[in-house]
Amino acid sequence: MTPELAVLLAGEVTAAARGLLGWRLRTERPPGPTELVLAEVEAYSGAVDAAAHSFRGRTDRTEPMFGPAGGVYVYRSYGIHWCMNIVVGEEGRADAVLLRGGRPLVGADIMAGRRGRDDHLADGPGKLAQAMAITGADTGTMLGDAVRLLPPVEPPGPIDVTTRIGITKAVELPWRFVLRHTDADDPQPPGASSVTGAE
DNA sequence: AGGAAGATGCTCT
DNA sequence: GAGCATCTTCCTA
Repeated sequence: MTPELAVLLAGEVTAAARGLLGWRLRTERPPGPTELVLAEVEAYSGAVDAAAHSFRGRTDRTEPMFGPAGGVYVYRSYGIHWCMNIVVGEEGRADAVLLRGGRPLVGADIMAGRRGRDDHLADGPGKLAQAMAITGADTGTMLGDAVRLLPPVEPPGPIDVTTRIGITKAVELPWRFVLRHTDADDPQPPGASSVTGAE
């Protein structure tokens, strides 16, 4: 993990989530390398956020969330899909960033093969994990050779901030961060506030 | 174009 | 036994 990434992941979880937009997630697994630009993320915090899996305390499933920054937490969603998080902040705080969507950059054909279709390759957390060959076998591991984060190729454009998707608790927190104009299939909800990602 | 519902398995009550 | 941090297909306009 580069020093730059370590600093980003050591910070407060919403800042880390926002800062991860534009970074590239890369996996190298059969049949070949795949890489995408993170375009949609959400922050979850074990301490104050009733929507976080870690909110109710340490369990076998959520154990990786309580580990050090740079850890990988993967859970099964609705019995069918895998969803990937990156653990953020100091050990024991149980904060994490859910990777909800990305733009294919390398190996789009491979992603299409894994997805069984050639569109909507990674515009959702379950789709992202499937396209990148992330599974439950990855939970509890650390970012490293198998699953890597690489710095942005170019500075991210405007970032939209909205409430999170698909949850029933703490629905009011504006903890979803989206690169604007990411995907025509991911329209901007009305009333979303916007900030620049240039910082 | 958009809403409804089914698939499917694990976690926690 | 309920409730999910989802995706897809099928249906109606």
